[in-house]
Amino acid sequence: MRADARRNEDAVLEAAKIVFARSGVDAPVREIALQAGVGVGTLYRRFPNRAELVAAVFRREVDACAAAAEDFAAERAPLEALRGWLIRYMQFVATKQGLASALYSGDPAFETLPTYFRARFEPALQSLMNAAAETGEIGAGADAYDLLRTVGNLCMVADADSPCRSERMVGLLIDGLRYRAGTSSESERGA
Amino acid sequence: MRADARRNEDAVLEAAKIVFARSGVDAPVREIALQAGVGVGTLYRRFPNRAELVAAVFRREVDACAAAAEDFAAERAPLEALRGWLIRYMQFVATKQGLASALYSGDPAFETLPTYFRARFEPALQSLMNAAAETGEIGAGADAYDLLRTVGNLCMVADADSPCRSERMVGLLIDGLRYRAGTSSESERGA
Amino acid sequence: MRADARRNEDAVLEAAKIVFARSGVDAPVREIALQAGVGVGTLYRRFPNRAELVAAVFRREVDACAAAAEDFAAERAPLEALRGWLIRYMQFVATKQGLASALYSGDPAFETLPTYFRARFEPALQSLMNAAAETGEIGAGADAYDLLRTVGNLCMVADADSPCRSERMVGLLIDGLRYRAGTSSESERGA
Amino acid sequence: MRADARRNEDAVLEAAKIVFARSGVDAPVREIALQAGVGVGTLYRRFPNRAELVAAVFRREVDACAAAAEDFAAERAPLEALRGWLIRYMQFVATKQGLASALYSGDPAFETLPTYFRARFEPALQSLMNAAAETGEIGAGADAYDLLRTVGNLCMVADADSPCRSERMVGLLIDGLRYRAGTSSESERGA
DNA sequence: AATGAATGAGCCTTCATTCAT
DNA sequence: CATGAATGAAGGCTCATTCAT
Repeated sequence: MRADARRNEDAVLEAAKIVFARSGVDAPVREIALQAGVGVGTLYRRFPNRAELVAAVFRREVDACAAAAEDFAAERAPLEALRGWLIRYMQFVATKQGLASALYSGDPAFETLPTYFRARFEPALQSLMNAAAETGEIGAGADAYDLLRTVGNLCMVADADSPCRSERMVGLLIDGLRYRAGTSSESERGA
Repeated sequence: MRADARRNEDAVLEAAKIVFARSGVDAPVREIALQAGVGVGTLYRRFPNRAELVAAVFRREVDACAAAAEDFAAERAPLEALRGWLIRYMQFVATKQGLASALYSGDPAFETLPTYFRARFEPALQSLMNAAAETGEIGAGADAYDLLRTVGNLCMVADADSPCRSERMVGLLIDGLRYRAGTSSESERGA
Repeated sequence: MRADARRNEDAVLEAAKIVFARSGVDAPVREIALQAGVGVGTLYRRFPNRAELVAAVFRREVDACAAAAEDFAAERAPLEALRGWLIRYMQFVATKQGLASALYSGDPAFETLPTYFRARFEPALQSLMNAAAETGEIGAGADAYDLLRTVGNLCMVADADSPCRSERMVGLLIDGLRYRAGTSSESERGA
Repeated sequence: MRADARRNEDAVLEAAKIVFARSGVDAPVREIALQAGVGVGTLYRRFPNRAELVAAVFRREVDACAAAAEDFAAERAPLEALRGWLIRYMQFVATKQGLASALYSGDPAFETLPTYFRARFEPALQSLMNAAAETGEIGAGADAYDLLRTVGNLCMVADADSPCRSERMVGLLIDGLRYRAGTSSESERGA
């Protein structure tokens, strides 16, 4: 791929990220092309349909977020690294408003996204959790993917298809309340 | 209001609920009218713009969900009533995908919705929590509205404006993990 | 016709006149019904289509304007009566903006209107002109209908079909200019 | 601007002129696009709203009509050139039926039109009048703009705001009649 | 290869007209 | 008879997508 072509593709992805966040994933293609400083034809050349563009933006942001896990691990103590990254992850999820419905629309461009998501995020989070478990700060039993889904699904989509997950999420929250009934927590109250 | 008019209004609201859930709040008006078995004109007569319709559907579902709290309280033990209703509430929130952005779009039709939401849900949940706190099953300190927001915001909107809330939410989840480190929970594991 | 029916018909005609003046002859039927304080059904009962209503309003206003000629004749000197009524007539024509195109649309409801127009206005104006000609204030040769058309057509419609009439109208104006070249007019200058 | 774009713009303006004359300025956009042989999108691209299109057509016809003044001046004797152009001008005005109300609708697209109108027509007519005044065929005192308004306003709009103008217009007509009372005109009679 | 002009399908909305109440 | 609720055709407008330049 030629240098200018690569530059254009980058510009389009960056523009799409901004526009999707500003106007949603249904934003006019023109707006994205304008933001990227290219013609719509150029955009279509690289991303023949909206789903491909959406998927590409998604992957790019997944990469960025997953990469941040190592930074946190290097710069903070285990529990704080975990907490920090989860917040970073929530920010990632937060920008995905409206993507959830697209994701489950059955478009083939989105088919590989869940796998991609898991392949990147699960090891990143698991590694943070392992570090925290080794110091005894957290229990060892929890599953990284389950936590990703717990936080992520809460934000992205209500899993109408798996009510038992909802129950488990609520179970956790209620456990928090119950345990606080018998403990004087040193963590911040609220929620 | 004439009998047939009332019937049509009901049909439209029911249809809108279904269509919004199926195709999002941006679904074509025609689709809603078709689902309701009325002409588009009828729909426009009652709901001059989409926002009014969306708001009406929202209120209707809030009413239904809030009303369910009493049923749970009557039929279950306090903690189970609380758990049950929170799940019911999550289902309500679950269908609100895509509404969040609309809600904060500044449309005047949505202005009163947050107040309406709180006025209905807060007493309903508080009453369930009080009952559970009286039996000692949960701590007494937690705030009903905060819990509503915790669960609801997680699903409905990424609170860009209050990152501290996100942190508190994560704090709760991590507390859950931390406490489980020192306890042998009788509740279901996971999450 | 029952008294209330007559009252309704009057109300509709008066309302239509107001609304046509305010919003043009294409104004929504609803607006007229609202202004008249009746339901649209009532309006349709009396005037099955818009053209009939327009024609009825037209006739009513023709009647009112023609009747004014006698008042002017009774209250003013001949030339001033003529001048006064022509101005009144222009006001009548002035509210007919947009009617012209309707009038020549070929709708059967409008077919009799030109005849009606002439039958009412020509004698009225002729009588005023005769009175002024008898005092020698104006020449005797001019034709009342021609003058009606001159003023009226100028306002209402450009007679694409009779360019010679346009030429004659221009002829008059130019005559006015030419004659003023050789006369010192005591009338107001300008135009 | 690309060659095809310019060609399309021309086609649209020409089509709009025809359709406006045939069906009024409220004619369906589709009809204009069809007449022009372009898609509606093309039309909207150049003229984002109807007013802009109407204004553009208006300017185009003003230009054409003003340009005709020079032709008349070159090919005819002064008085005949004046007469000829006034008739041409009336034809211009004649096609403006229904534009008057639009013109005074307050739409910003029309704001500059009166100025444009005057800047083009006043010098054109003044020059014709000067030539005719120099040969003594017409008086020198009359104002070109006033004459434009007299002829134009008669056709285009009922000057509800300036009844004195109406009176002056009627004054001219009556003057014409009065003067004919004492003169044996060599011009065609009538009107 | 890049551009953006052209296209037209499709959605929103209004409103004339009908007809149940 | 009066009313105004319901209908749906029709027109405005946007924007995804194609393709000439």
